Amino acid sequence: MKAVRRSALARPSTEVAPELLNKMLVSGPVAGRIVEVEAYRGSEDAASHAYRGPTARNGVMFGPAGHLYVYFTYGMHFCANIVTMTEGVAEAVLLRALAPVQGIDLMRVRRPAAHRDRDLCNGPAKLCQSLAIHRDLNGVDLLARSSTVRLLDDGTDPPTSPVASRRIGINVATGLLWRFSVPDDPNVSGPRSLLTGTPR
DNA sequence: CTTTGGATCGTCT
DNA sequence: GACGATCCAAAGG
Repeated sequence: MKAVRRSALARPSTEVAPELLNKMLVSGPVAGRIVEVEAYRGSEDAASHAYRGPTARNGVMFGPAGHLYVYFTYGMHFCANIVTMTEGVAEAVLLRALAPVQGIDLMRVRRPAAHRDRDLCNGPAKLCQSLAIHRDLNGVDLLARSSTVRLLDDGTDPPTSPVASRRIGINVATGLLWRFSVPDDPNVSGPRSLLTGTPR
């Protein structure tokens, strides 16, 4: 497993996002391969948490690349982002789905509602449950060897032609094709119909 | 397969 | 005081 260079992440999230596909996300004994992401940008993206400037919640997005931005939503769920760009510029890539690779038994214990393996990490809050990512991990450096959650490269290249589609779960700035996924991967979240074409 | 409504509370207006 | 970068079970095709 190679390390991911911070310089590779210190670029616009729309460029970094598709390159994160097929990278490994490791959390202690549990690991998965990234198969679906969404890019969010600060000032120019009305759907971004950072659109209206820094707050107590989104502070990590304004920090250096390679750190984990964890937020709490809907009164019960956590979602995780990888911060991109340089310090002071708030951009991030939301992790939407993983292919379970390691520690699947533990994932199943953490997510009793998952009936099939593909239900373990096929959503932003689901993967946080399976990997035990919660509030306390907000701000963790994914590139530090000492971190419990890490981003690694096992040598698998990103897909040559990633699927680009509309972002899910937002009510503004729809229409941008800033959701990227691995073609035909069964762990990608949401209905298949949202991947084909650009309906609405 | 798709659609619908309820759960539940931190965050920002 | 309103609303989520969501999930799940249930119900309908």
